[in-house]
Amino acid sequence: MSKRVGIRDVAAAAGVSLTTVSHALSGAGQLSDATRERVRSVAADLNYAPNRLASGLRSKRSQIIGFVSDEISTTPYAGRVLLGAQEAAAKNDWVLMIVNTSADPRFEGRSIEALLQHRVDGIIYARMYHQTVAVPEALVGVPTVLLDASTGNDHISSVVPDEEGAARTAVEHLIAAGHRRIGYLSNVDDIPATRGRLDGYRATLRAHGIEVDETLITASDSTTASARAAAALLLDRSDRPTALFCFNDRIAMGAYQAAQTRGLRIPDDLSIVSIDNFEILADAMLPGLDSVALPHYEMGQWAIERLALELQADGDDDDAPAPQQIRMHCPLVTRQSVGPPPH
Amino acid sequence: MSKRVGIRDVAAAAGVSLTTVSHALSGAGQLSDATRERVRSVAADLNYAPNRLASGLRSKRSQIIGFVSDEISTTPYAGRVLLGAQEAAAKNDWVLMIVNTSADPRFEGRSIEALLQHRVDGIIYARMYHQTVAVPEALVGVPTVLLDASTGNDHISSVVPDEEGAARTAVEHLIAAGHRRIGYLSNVDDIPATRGRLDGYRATLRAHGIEVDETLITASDSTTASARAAAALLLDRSDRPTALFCFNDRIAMGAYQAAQTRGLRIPDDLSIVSIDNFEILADAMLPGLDSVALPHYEMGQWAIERLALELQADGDDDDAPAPQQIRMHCPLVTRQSVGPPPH
DNA sequence: TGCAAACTTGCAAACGCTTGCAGCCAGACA
DNA sequence: TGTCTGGCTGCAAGCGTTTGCAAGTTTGCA
Repeated sequence: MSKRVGIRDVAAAAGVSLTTVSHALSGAGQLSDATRERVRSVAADLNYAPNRLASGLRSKRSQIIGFVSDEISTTPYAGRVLLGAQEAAAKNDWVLMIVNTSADPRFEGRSIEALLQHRVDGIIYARMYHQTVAVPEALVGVPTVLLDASTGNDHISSVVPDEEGAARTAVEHLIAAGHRRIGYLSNVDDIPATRGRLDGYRATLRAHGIEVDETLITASDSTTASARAAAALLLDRSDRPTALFCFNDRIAMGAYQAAQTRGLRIPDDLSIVSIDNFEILADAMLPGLDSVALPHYEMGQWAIERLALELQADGDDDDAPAPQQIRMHCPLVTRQSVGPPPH
Repeated sequence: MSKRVGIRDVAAAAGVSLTTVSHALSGAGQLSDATRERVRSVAADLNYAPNRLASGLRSKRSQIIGFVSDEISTTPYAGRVLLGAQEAAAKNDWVLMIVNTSADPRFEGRSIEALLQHRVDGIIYARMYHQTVAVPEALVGVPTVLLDASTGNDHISSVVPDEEGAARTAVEHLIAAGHRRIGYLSNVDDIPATRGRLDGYRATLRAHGIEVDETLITASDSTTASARAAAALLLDRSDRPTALFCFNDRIAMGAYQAAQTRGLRIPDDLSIVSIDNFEILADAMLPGLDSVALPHYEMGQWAIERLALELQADGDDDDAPAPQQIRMHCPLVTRQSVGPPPH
């Protein structure tokens, strides 16, 4: 491999100074269009690739965004977030440096330390299941946005799914199909999603003049076995619900199995809707599962764009934009698991 | 935030020169244990975090490994690979810089270019479904290892699952349970896995003295609908197989559905085994699916370790280790989908 | 024709670290 | 006592960019 071409080679070839090349390439300074064009084409010809270590060192902008997540390997959630983040990052000429902490504080500390040593320009601190978190101390002073996580306060930007809205969308989908007797298979973890979706479920029923029957609410952990048992409780009643709203797709899968065991056909005898739109599951189920999508891709994208905004203002210091906390809309994806109630 | 502490602050505080601090921290040079210890504790007290942009610039080792993948968002495969890679990387004090190419050559080119600008020390070029690839030209001269992908030649290290072995493991699992009439639901893509698993299926049957009945082999794409249809072909025969070996878990899901529709119980009437061990699916299915695991975590780990080996020798140049291509063993994970054949 | 204003371009000093090489100091040996 | 040797430590020169500032060149206008 021939020696790597540096900015001085470009300068020599174009017959200008280092400064001019730098200006031409970065768009800074005042250059005549002619010069700029010439330098650029020479650089392209020479296949010049700036050394970002050097430019980062000097300019104090590494063009690297750190992405720290607690979980990355059991679901495609992180992948979708990463995809959104990455594509948005590319637009800013940023690249992502990611670490998985496995929710281990010791490891998280070391990982963040590593990112900081690499002088990342900002950090996306992500959780894969909407959680309330405390931002690690090492992160104070570092531009950070929280993803699928929020703190109690409003000192830092964050994006989470609109849990209540998602539940509303799901339940209204059922109501629109004619259902009035709608059971809810909740989950048991103590996370914001649990309460948010439950609240959404109750509020939506009431908003449509349906009295909330608390005995129609049951909970399970996210294993199908547990969900099956929870669904059984509801389906074995003589006054069983005509539709089930499930906390997530895995629980919906348990509900499917419970229905199947009892010879109940979906959606003829029982309609089911859930939240997640875990595509590889929802598509594979028979019939396809109607599910409200958690907007992972969009959250990743938003987080980066938000970071871009805050970093941009960072130079001008004081007029930094106030942190923003947003709840993102969750759209419904319909397949074939919802139909009118049996009469 | 107080001004960032640099190596000179440490030097001043410890009463030694920059050189000594650098040596003490990196373990290079000849230092008395006393000095080394002292410097280290001072550095720790000051909370010194070396600037990797600077050290990378000078030493020409960025401590960053690039990870380029074609697919990252629809399955947890990439996540598992990343986890393995990341944990191995941390041991070498490396960090991962990740790009997703969406299999778009233009975008791939730009992404690799970005990694190169950041002066990554090496690259893991990953595909999420064992494929034959041509290594992008931009990568020549850059230490690279292929993951879940291979070229025709042996110029570059690579790791792929042992497809034939995986098929053998699956089929022998069925044979061990007593099955002799074993159908195969293959896939239709033209990738090494297709041929490898098919060869493994045939070879294993023969090795056990079972004649291969080509009419028991059928194929579908990886949608459950298509798999359902393919399974139906086999299950509707009067001499239907007592067991089904499926190309992957999604196809197995289709097979489950076809069985269900026909009132065939698993594993009593029909045994099913597949390859993937896509846990979130295999665990959720009823009954749990016996599946041969694709060793994603281990492949990620191996790729990094291999890169470490090749980079280490890179200084000594000529005695660089010869590239190594390995096929990784795939272990069987049993659940409840295989039993003895009905008599 | 002369001079300021407006453009262009280049100089040279960092950025924070690593590293080849030289210097220093003890103790050992003659 | 003088000269070596070998173990420790420090000097200073970069690594490849960016950027504050200054210098040089046009252009416009009186």
